[in-house]
Amino acid sequence: MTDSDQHTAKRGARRMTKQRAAIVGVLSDRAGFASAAQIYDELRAQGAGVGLATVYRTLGTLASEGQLDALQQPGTSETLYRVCGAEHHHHLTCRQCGRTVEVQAPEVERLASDIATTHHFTNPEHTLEIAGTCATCQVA
Amino acid sequence: MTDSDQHTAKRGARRMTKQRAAIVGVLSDRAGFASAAQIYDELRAQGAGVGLATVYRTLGTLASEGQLDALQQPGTSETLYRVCGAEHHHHLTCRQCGRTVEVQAPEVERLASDIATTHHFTNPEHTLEIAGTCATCQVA
DNA sequence: ACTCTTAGCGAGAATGATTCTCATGCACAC
DNA sequence: GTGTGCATGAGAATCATTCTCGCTAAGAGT
Repeated sequence: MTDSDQHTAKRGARRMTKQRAAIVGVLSDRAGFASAAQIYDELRAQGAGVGLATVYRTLGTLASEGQLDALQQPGTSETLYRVCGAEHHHHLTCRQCGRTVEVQAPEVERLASDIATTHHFTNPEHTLEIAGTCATCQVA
Repeated sequence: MTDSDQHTAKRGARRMTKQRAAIVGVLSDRAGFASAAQIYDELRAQGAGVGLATVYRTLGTLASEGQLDALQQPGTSETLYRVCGAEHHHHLTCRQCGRTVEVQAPEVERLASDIATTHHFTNPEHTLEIAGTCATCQVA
């Protein structure tokens, strides 16, 4: 389910609608994470008539396609989304202001894999989230 | 179970009610994780008249006291709880059957700390979740 | 360009988990 | 035994997210 033949319209092909473009646009503009509700509000503010259901639907689709990064801030009940390269990475988030930094940690990849193997688990996937207080918030 | 000396009642102390004991009991019995709803059902089945609100309240309290371990299985919307030593650890979970193994990974501790420091974040905390397919489920 | 098929949309209802309200109850100190 | 106040419980309230279903429009085929 990849790449090369995007034009060769196959059965379940994705259509590029203005709504989808608008959602991606909003996400691209704001560098940080945004919740479905925030995106929805933003779109309304822009005058784009996009339904909430569509926002959720699209966000879900894009996330499963790997074009978005979805994460749940612990303590919150809502899911946050952010545009990101499809590359695997982890997050370092500030507890106070929510600022997020994407970090690569090759060691973790290997480690997670080793742990899985040790316990006879195959096809491992992992998530690492780090929270702390960023430099700016330490001063304040 | 590990009941130490709770008799030293300090101010604002937690009271040991039969409800709380029942909830901890249910959690201790089942080795794995349980959702609030499952615990609630279990308690009803045992004839204990415990309210759902109480289950949530107690679970939340215990989790923040570090007596329980709370985690959200990705893909699910409910939070799962499990008794655990207050020691920091990570989870390796089977995607099929949900079986969970607690793992220690000292390297991750250091790594997470390093990453935080590099980005000038202080007081770091982290979570590592690994998912895979366990030996049993690979056969099936 | 015109048409046809169907993925995608929108509004609101539905769902599911968790939290809140508040009158009553019970654990614990004295 | 008695008093005080945290804990409880039933149900309502909230919140995020998903579903329903008739309608719209993207893109392939002609």
